[in-house]
Amino acid sequence: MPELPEVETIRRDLAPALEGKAIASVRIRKPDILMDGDCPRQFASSLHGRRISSVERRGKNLLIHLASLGRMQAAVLQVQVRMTGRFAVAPDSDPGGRLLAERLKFRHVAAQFELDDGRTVLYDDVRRLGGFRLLTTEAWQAKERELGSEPLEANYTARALARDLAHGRAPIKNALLDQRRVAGVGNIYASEALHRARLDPTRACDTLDEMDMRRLHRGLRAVLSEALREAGTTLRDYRTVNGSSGKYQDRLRVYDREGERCPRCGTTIRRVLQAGRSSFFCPGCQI
DNA sequence: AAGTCCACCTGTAAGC
DNA sequence: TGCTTACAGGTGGACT
Repeated sequence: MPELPEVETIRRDLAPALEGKAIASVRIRKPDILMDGDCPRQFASSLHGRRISSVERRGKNLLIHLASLGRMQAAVLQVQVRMTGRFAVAPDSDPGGRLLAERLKFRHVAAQFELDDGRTVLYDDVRRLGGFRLLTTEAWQAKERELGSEPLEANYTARALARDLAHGRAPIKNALLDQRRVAGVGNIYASEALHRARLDPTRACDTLDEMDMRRLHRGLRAVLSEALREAGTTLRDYRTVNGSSGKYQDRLRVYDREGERCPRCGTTIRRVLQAGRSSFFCPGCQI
Protein backbone atom coordinates (compact mmCIF):
# COMPACT_ATOMS: atom_id res chain seq x y z
CA MET A 1 0.00 0.00 0.00
CA PRO A 2 0.32 2.69 1.02
CA GLU A 3 2.95 5.22 1.19
CA LEU A 4 3.10 8.28 3.42
CA PRO A 5 -0.13 9.98 2.20
CA GLU A 6 -2.18 6.79 2.49
CA VAL A 7 -0.81 5.84 5.91
CA GLU A 8 -1.36 9.38 7.18
CA THR A 9 -4.94 9.28 5.88
CA ILE A 10 -5.53 6.05 7.79
CA ARG A 11 -3.98 7.55 10.91
CA ARG A 12 -6.22 10.60 10.77
CA ASP A 13 -9.27 8.36 10.52
CA LEU A 14 -8.21 5.92 13.24
CA ALA A 15 -6.96 8.41 15.81
CA PRO A 16 -10.32 9.85 16.93
CA ALA A 17 -11.85 6.36 17.12
CA LEU A 18 -9.01 4.88 19.17
CA GLU A 19 -7.50 7.57 21.36
CA GLY A 20 -8.57 7.34 24.98
CA LYS A 21 -10.24 3.94 24.50
CA ALA A 22 -9.15 0.74 26.19
CA ILE A 23 -8.73 -2.57 24.39
CA ALA A 24 -11.32 -4.99 25.74
CA SER A 25 -10.25 -8.01 23.72
CA VAL A 26 -8.09 -9.02 20.79
CA ARG A 27 -8.58 -11.81 18.32
CA ILE A 28 -5.80 -12.81 15.94
CA ARG A 29 -7.32 -14.83 13.13
CA LYS A 30 -4.19 -15.09 10.95
CA PRO A 31 -1.15 -15.60 13.18
CA ASP A 32 1.36 -14.78 10.45
CA ILE A 33 0.48 -11.09 10.70
CA LEU A 34 2.40 -10.98 13.98
CA MET A 35 5.65 -9.77 12.51
CA ASP A 36 7.98 -11.22 15.10
CA GLY A 37 6.24 -14.58 15.01
CA ASP A 38 4.77 -13.92 18.44
CA CYS A 39 2.31 -16.32 19.97
CA PRO A 40 -1.22 -14.97 19.28
CA ARG A 41 -2.46 -15.72 22.80
CA GLN A 42 0.46 -13.96 24.39
CA PHE A 43 0.08 -11.03 22.02
CA ALA A 44 -3.62 -10.76 22.87
CA SER A 45 -3.05 -10.93 26.60
CA SER A 46 -0.33 -8.27 26.40
CA LEU A 47 -2.87 -5.88 24.87
CA HIS A 48 -5.82 -6.79 27.06
CA GLY A 49 -7.13 -3.84 29.08
CA ARG A 50 -4.57 -1.40 27.70
CA ARG A 51 -5.60 2.17 27.05
CA ILE A 52 -4.59 3.79 23.75
CA SER A 53 -2.93 7.11 24.43
CA SER A 54 -2.30 8.21 20.84
CA VAL A 55 -2.07 7.09 17.22
CA GLU A 56 0.92 8.40 15.31
CA ARG A 57 2.75 7.85 12.04
CA ARG A 58 6.43 7.62 11.21
CA GLY A 59 7.28 6.92 7.58
CA LYS A 60 4.87 4.18 6.54
CA ASN A 61 4.46 2.93 10.10
CA LEU A 62 1.34 3.43 12.17
CA LEU A 63 2.12 3.63 15.89
CA ILE A 64 -0.54 2.87 18.44
CA HIS A 65 0.79 4.07 21.76
CA LEU A 66 -0.40 2.11 24.78
CA ALA A 67 -0.41 3.56 28.28
CA SER A 68 1.15 1.65 31.14
CA LEU A 69 -1.17 -0.66 33.07
CA GLY A 70 -0.34 -2.10 36.47
CA ARG A 71 3.09 -3.69 36.16
CA MET A 72 3.11 -3.33 32.37
CA GLN A 73 5.18 -0.46 31.02
CA ALA A 74 3.94 1.85 28.30
CA ALA A 75 4.35 0.18 24.90
CA VAL A 76 4.05 0.78 21.19
CA LEU A 77 2.01 -1.30 18.76
CA GLN A 78 3.76 -0.91 15.40
CA VAL A 79 1.55 -1.53 12.38
CA GLN A 80 2.62 -1.87 8.76
CA VAL A 81 -0.11 -2.27 6.19
CA ARG A 82 2.40 -3.00 3.40
CA MET A 83 0.56 -3.78 0.16
CA THR A 84 -2.96 -4.85 1.08
CA GLY A 85 -3.69 -4.09 4.75
CA ARG A 86 -6.94 -2.22 5.47
CA PHE A 87 -8.66 -0.97 8.62
CA ALA A 88 -12.30 -0.37 9.46
CA VAL A 89 -14.17 0.51 12.65
CA ALA A 90 -17.57 -1.06 13.35
CA PRO A 91 -20.14 0.68 15.60
CA ASP A 92 -21.33 -0.85 18.88
CA SER A 93 -24.53 -1.86 17.09
CA ASP A 94 -22.43 -4.30 15.04
CA PRO A 95 -20.55 -6.36 17.62
CA GLY A 96 -17.64 -8.22 16.07
CA GLY A 97 -18.03 -6.10 12.94
CA ARG A 98 -19.63 -8.85 10.88
CA LEU A 99 -22.00 -6.53 9.02
CA LEU A 100 -19.21 -4.09 8.31
CA ALA A 101 -16.89 -6.84 7.07
CA GLU A 102 -19.65 -7.99 4.74
CA ARG A 103 -20.31 -4.51 3.42
CA LEU A 104 -16.64 -3.67 2.83
CA LYS A 105 -15.88 -7.13 1.42
CA PHE A 106 -13.32 -7.81 4.12
CA ARG A 107 -12.78 -11.48 3.23
CA HIS A 108 -9.42 -11.82 4.92
CA VAL A 109 -9.86 -10.31 8.37
CA ALA A 110 -6.58 -11.04 10.12
CA ALA A 111 -7.16 -9.30 13.45
CA GLN A 112 -9.99 -7.72 15.38
CA PHE A 113 -9.88 -5.51 18.45
CA GLU A 114 -12.92 -4.85 20.64
CA LEU A 115 -12.79 -1.47 22.37
CA ASP A 116 -14.35 -0.58 25.71
CA ASP A 117 -16.93 1.62 23.96
CA GLY A 118 -18.31 -1.43 22.13
CA ARG A 119 -16.75 -0.63 18.78
CA THR A 120 -14.69 -3.17 16.86
CA VAL A 121 -11.55 -2.38 14.88
CA LEU A 122 -11.03 -4.76 11.96
CA TYR A 123 -7.75 -5.35 10.14
CA ASP A 124 -8.06 -7.13 6.79
CA ASP A 125 -5.06 -8.16 4.70
CA VAL A 126 -5.39 -10.39 1.62
CA ARG A 127 -1.70 -11.05 1.16
CA ARG A 128 -0.80 -10.91 4.85
CA LEU A 129 2.40 -9.05 4.11
CA GLY A 130 1.49 -6.42 6.65
CA GLY A 131 1.01 -6.85 10.34
CA PHE A 132 1.63 -5.94 13.95
CA ARG A 133 4.58 -5.84 16.31
CA LEU A 134 4.35 -5.05 20.01
CA LEU A 135 7.42 -3.22 21.27
CA THR A 136 8.67 -1.56 24.39
CA THR A 137 9.02 2.19 24.01
CA GLU A 138 12.80 1.77 23.95
CA ALA A 139 12.67 -0.95 21.28
CA TRP A 140 10.52 1.27 19.09
CA GLN A 141 12.89 4.20 19.61
CA ALA A 142 15.77 2.00 18.42
CA LYS A 143 13.86 1.10 15.24
CA GLU A 144 12.77 4.68 14.78
CA ARG A 145 16.38 5.84 14.71
CA GLU A 146 16.96 3.66 11.64
CA LEU A 147 14.35 5.62 9.68
CA GLY A 148 15.25 8.62 7.59
CA SER A 149 13.75 12.10 7.48
CA GLU A 150 10.06 12.94 7.38
CA PRO A 151 9.78 14.68 4.00
CA LEU A 152 6.71 16.76 4.88
CA GLU A 153 8.10 18.22 8.11
CA ALA A 154 8.04 22.00 7.93
CA ASN A 155 11.76 22.27 8.59
CA TYR A 156 12.82 19.71 5.97
CA THR A 157 14.92 21.71 3.55
CA ALA A 158 16.35 21.06 0.09
CA ARG A 159 19.74 21.01 1.74
CA ALA A 160 18.57 18.23 4.09
CA LEU A 161 17.19 16.21 1.17
CA ALA A 162 20.51 16.65 -0.63
CA ARG A 163 22.32 15.37 2.45
CA ASP A 164 19.98 12.37 2.70
CA LEU A 165 20.33 11.41 -0.97
CA ALA A 166 23.73 12.66 -2.06
CA HIS A 167 26.08 9.86 -1.15
CA GLY A 168 26.45 6.66 -3.17
CA ARG A 169 26.13 5.67 -6.79
CA ALA A 170 22.66 4.13 -6.43
CA PRO A 171 20.05 5.32 -8.92
CA ILE A 172 18.08 8.21 -7.45
CA LYS A 173 14.83 6.23 -7.72
CA ASN A 174 16.22 3.44 -5.53
CA ALA A 175 17.58 5.95 -3.03
CA LEU A 176 14.14 7.57 -2.70
CA LEU A 177 12.69 4.17 -1.81
CA ASP A 178 15.31 3.58 0.89
CA GLN A 179 13.49 4.21 4.16
CA ARG A 180 16.79 4.89 5.94
CA ARG A 181 17.30 7.99 3.81
CA VAL A 182 13.80 9.45 3.53
CA ALA A 183 10.88 7.74 5.27
CA GLY A 184 7.48 7.27 3.67
CA VAL A 185 8.25 7.45 -0.06
CA GLY A 186 7.21 4.41 -2.10
CA ASN A 187 7.05 3.35 -5.71
CA ILE A 188 4.26 5.66 -6.87
CA TYR A 189 5.44 8.93 -5.38
CA ALA A 190 9.12 8.26 -6.18
CA SER A 191 8.20 8.17 -9.90
CA GLU A 192 5.89 11.16 -9.58
CA ALA A 193 8.43 13.29 -7.70
CA LEU A 194 11.18 12.53 -10.23
CA HIS A 195 8.87 13.51 -13.09
CA ARG A 196 8.11 16.82 -11.43
CA ALA A 197 11.81 17.38 -10.89
CA ARG A 198 12.58 16.49 -14.53
CA LEU A 199 15.06 13.86 -13.36
CA ASP A 200 15.71 10.50 -15.01
CA PRO A 201 15.09 7.83 -12.36
CA THR A 202 18.26 5.96 -13.38
CA ARG A 203 20.56 8.91 -12.62
CA ALA A 204 23.11 8.08 -9.94
CA CYS A 205 22.69 10.06 -6.73
CA ASP A 206 26.19 11.49 -6.89
CA THR A 207 25.53 13.09 -10.29
CA LEU A 208 22.79 15.37 -8.97
CA ASP A 209 23.71 18.99 -8.39
CA GLU A 210 22.18 21.54 -6.05
CA MET A 211 19.56 22.67 -8.57
CA ASP A 212 18.52 19.06 -9.19
CA MET A 213 18.07 18.55 -5.46
CA ARG A 214 16.06 21.75 -5.15
CA ARG A 215 13.66 20.62 -7.88
CA LEU A 216 13.41 17.19 -6.31
CA HIS A 217 12.69 18.68 -2.89
CA ARG A 218 9.94 20.86 -4.30
CA GLY A 219 8.51 18.02 -6.42
CA LEU A 220 8.54 15.45 -3.64
CA ARG A 221 6.86 17.69 -1.09
CA ALA A 222 4.31 18.90 -3.61
CA VAL A 223 3.29 15.43 -4.73
CA LEU A 224 3.09 14.05 -1.19
CA SER A 225 1.06 16.94 0.15
CA GLU A 226 -1.32 16.99 -2.83
CA ALA A 227 -1.85 13.24 -2.54
CA LEU A 228 -2.53 13.61 1.18
CA ARG A 229 -5.10 16.30 0.42
CA GLU A 230 -6.81 13.79 -1.93
CA ALA A 231 -6.73 11.00 0.69
CA GLY A 232 -4.12 9.02 -1.26
CA THR A 233 -3.97 6.93 -4.42
CA THR A 234 -6.17 3.88 -4.98
CA LEU A 235 -5.01 1.69 -7.86
CA ARG A 236 -6.37 -1.55 -6.47
CA ASP A 237 -6.50 -2.39 -2.77
CA TYR A 238 -5.98 0.74 -0.73
CA ARG A 239 -9.05 2.14 1.06
CA THR A 240 -9.53 4.75 3.73
CA VAL A 241 -10.96 3.65 7.09
CA ASN A 242 -14.51 4.47 5.97
CA GLY A 243 -14.00 2.25 2.90
CA SER A 244 -13.74 4.88 0.20
CA SER A 245 -11.02 5.12 -2.45
CA GLY A 246 -8.33 7.75 -2.52
CA LYS A 247 -8.68 10.35 -5.26
CA TYR A 248 -5.12 11.04 -6.34
CA GLN A 249 -4.96 8.25 -8.97
CA ASP A 250 -6.63 10.62 -11.46
CA ARG A 251 -3.82 13.11 -11.01
CA LEU A 252 -0.84 10.81 -11.45
CA ARG A 253 1.33 12.14 -14.27
CA VAL A 254 3.46 9.09 -15.09
CA TYR A 255 2.85 6.21 -12.67
CA ASP A 256 0.96 3.34 -14.32
CA ARG A 257 0.72 5.38 -17.53
CA GLU A 258 3.14 3.50 -19.79
CA GLY A 259 2.36 4.28 -23.44
CA GLU A 260 0.40 7.45 -22.63
CA ARG A 261 1.60 10.96 -23.43
CA CYS A 262 3.61 12.98 -20.95
CA PRO A 263 1.34 15.83 -19.77
CA ARG A 264 4.31 18.21 -19.90
CA CYS A 265 5.97 17.47 -23.24
CA GLY A 266 3.84 14.87 -25.03
CA THR A 267 6.54 12.20 -25.27
CA THR A 268 5.38 8.61 -24.73
CA ILE A 269 5.82 7.52 -21.12
CA ARG A 270 8.01 4.49 -20.56
CA ARG A 271 8.35 1.85 -17.88
CA VAL A 272 11.67 0.40 -16.77
CA LEU A 273 12.56 -2.06 -14.03
CA GLN A 274 14.84 -0.85 -11.26
CA ALA A 275 15.74 -3.23 -8.45
CA GLY A 276 12.84 -5.39 -9.60
CA ARG A 277 10.26 -2.62 -9.40
CA SER A 278 8.58 -0.58 -12.10
CA SER A 279 9.62 3.01 -12.63
CA PHE A 280 7.58 5.20 -14.94
CA PHE A 281 9.13 8.24 -16.56
CA CYS A 282 9.12 10.52 -19.56
CA PRO A 283 12.24 10.10 -21.70
CA GLY A 284 11.52 13.49 -23.28
CA CYS A 285 11.75 15.78 -20.27
CA GLN A 286 13.39 13.72 -17.53
CA ILE A 287 17.15 13.86 -18.00
C1' DA B 1 29.62 -2.50 2.48
C1' DA B 2 26.55 -0.64 -0.63
C1' DG B 3 23.50 -2.28 -3.90
C1' DT B 4 20.52 -5.95 -5.74
C1' DC B 5 17.66 -10.12 -5.57
C1' DC B 6 14.17 -12.81 -3.71
C1' DA B 7 10.76 -14.60 -0.67
C1' DC B 8 6.80 -13.57 1.70
C1' DC B 9 1.25 -14.11 -0.03
C1' DT B 10 -3.13 -13.86 -2.90
C1' DG B 11 -5.65 -11.93 -6.61
C1' DT B 12 -6.17 -10.28 -11.20
C1' DA B 13 -5.33 -9.52 -15.98
C1' DA B 14 -3.20 -10.70 -20.15
C1' DG B 15 -1.48 -14.01 -23.42
C1' DC B 16 -1.81 -18.42 -25.64
C1' DT C 1 -12.73 -22.12 -21.35
C1' DG C 2 -8.67 -23.08 -19.08
C1' DC C 3 -3.86 -22.93 -18.14
C1' DT C 4 0.45 -20.19 -17.39
C1' DT C 5 2.85 -16.10 -16.45
C1' DA C 6 3.68 -11.48 -14.86
C1' DC C 7 2.78 -8.13 -11.79
C1' DA C 8 0.83 -5.43 -7.70
C1' DG C 9 1.45 0.44 -3.27
C1' DG C 10 6.64 -3.04 0.98
C1' DT C 11 10.19 -4.95 3.64
C1' DG C 12 14.09 -7.52 5.39
C1' DG C 13 17.38 -11.10 5.01
C1' DA C 14 20.49 -13.37 1.84
C1' DC C 15 23.39 -12.72 -1.55
C1' DT C 16 27.47 -10.36 -4.59
